[in-house]
Amino acid sequence: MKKKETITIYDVAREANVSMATVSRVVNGNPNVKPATRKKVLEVIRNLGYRPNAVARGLASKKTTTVGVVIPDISNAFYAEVARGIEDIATMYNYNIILSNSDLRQERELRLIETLMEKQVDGLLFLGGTITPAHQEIFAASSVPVVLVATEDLEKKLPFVHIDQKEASKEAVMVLLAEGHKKVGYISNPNEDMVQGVPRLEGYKQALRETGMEYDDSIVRYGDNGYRSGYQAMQELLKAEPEMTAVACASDEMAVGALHALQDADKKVPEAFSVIGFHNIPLASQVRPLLSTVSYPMYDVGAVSMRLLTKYMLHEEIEAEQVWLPFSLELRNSTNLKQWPE
Amino acid sequence: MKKKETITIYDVAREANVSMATVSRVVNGNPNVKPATRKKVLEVIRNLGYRPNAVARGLASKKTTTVGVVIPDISNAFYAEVARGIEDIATMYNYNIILSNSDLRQERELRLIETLMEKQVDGLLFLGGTITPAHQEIFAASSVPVVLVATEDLEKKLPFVHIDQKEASKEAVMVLLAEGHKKVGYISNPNEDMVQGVPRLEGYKQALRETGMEYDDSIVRYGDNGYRSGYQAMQELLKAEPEMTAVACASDEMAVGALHALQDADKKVPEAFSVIGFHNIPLASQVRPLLSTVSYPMYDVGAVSMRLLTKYMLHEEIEAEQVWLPFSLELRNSTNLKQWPE
DNA sequence: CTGTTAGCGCGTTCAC
DNA sequence: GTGAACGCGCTAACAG
Repeated sequence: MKKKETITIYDVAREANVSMATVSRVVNGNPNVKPATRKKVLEVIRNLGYRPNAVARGLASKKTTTVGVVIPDISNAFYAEVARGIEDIATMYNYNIILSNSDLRQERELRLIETLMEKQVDGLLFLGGTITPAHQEIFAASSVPVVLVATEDLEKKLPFVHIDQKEASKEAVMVLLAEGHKKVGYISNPNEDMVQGVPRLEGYKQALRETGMEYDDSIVRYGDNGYRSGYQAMQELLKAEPEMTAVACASDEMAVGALHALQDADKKVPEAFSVIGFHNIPLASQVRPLLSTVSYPMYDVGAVSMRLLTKYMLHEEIEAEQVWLPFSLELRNSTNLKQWPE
Repeated sequence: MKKKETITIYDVAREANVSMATVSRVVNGNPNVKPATRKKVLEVIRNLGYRPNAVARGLASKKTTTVGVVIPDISNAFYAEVARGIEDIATMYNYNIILSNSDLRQERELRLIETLMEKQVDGLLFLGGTITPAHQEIFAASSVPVVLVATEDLEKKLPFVHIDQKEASKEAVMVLLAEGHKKVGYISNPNEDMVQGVPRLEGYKQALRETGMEYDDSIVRYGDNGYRSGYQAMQELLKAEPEMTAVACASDEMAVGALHALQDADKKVPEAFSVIGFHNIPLASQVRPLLSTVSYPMYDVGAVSMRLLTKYMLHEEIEAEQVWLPFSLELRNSTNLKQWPE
């Protein structure tokens, strides 16, 4: 690779017979420049192939137009879609994104946040994990705005964008109950997951309660959100309760795994067994039968989070520091009910 | 958010009764510091909660430990997995990643590259698109190393990491041919796609040729790599050639779309019809029947690219500027052949 | 409308 | 081992 000598704002100034300040002005679109000199400067810039150094600019202005994004796993369909929403809005507001995977490991999360702060990001988007006191502390010590994406802190102190998971989960289970199933199993997220797992399981319990049914933990299993775990959980559930005729799952991958376990056990879906998932990732509409699921506005959660962050960074007025986005039910072919009964 | 007054290297120096130079040395692990003063400095750093400013450091050292990644679409399963490989290795070498989506639009690609250069990334990873003369030019003018990921420039001038797609495609089609199918359709990538589409289609043609069969473009369709387009293409193919009994697809999504079109047309897969895909994304093993496909080492392509880039950035010795990674055939249940016949 | 002048926070010689 | 001083490239008052 060649070793281009870097040409600076000073070179442009000299060549154009103006001061650095003037060059800086035209580069930054400051209107206080006579059209003639602006034209001249622009020309020199083109000729010299001048390209402003964002690092120097960042040091001088204390703004990097870069935001940090801590994400559990970019290769996960759910997070990838959220990330897309983030990036699109970031681009719209002229920000770039530093993306890093945490795998939900707290120690990594904290280190990443630290690194991003050192890089002087103008703001931070934190996706996924549980917010511990350690997180609180580092966020509080931070001089830049932070928005939680698809998660919340339990005390609801920090800004966040999310859906009401308990309610969403409850409605999904309600669909199954409305179909008249008497034994409805549940395949949960990992049980140490306070943010996703607990509220969704709670929604399941509440649906049962409201329908006058008993919660029975012998027909609940905990998966790791992946396909395989859904498959296995379903096999166990079938063994544990042969009378079962429906299952709600806390992720679409697990739901599809369950679907296949049922097919392998010669249970027809949805004729003999109903299945409902959570998230509505593309997979849900790429299997047969098409999976009924809770439609989680993944892209929007990302987009709205990023937009909220820009408001903080640009000191715009904030109407709501914490936003609950609506979700909906996508009733397809793994359930019988096709419309929500009001 | 609070307005923490930034504490700098100077503050640490004053507080520890040493010079800035010394603080800089301990922060950067320079051995030329007496253990006692090192200890002292470290202590002050902790007390003050000093956090080095990477922007200032970048300006002074002309290194940002950040690399730019231009990617077509992070919400696409294939690219997301490649990105994960990139990020993991980047982390390992202490680099951060600025990620931006190009949607394969050339104008956006060029602008992104420009922006990343301005941000003084230490290196650039370019995924996906076709390398035009405009790309060549901007890369050539760049002062930082560039590695092409999962693509190549036609003149093979730039470093890249990829697989031999023509060969991979040929082998996939060979599987179908070896099963004895006489009419093997093909669902291609968009036909303007020089990097993916053309070589894979070429592989299809070559397989036919080597088997003494005629290429017939009436049984070839062009999709957009998505599920829907695969579904539609398959329907058209069935209409165009009712005798068809097998189809090769240039992406797994399209293959699964085809699979479902076949099921909807009452064609049993693999008994009456064989289907093979390309990439081996998770979806391929989350549908029934399990999809046979070309296993593309997505994660590895990302990881190896990033590793290669670090070699350039760190001025390590480069054994190969262009690396072809091996691929393999993942023969599952959408084809009958379970082993490659040698 | 334009130029001068300070820094921004840190790495890096070069002396001591 | 340690410190003083310069400079990285640019923005931001402030003057004029």
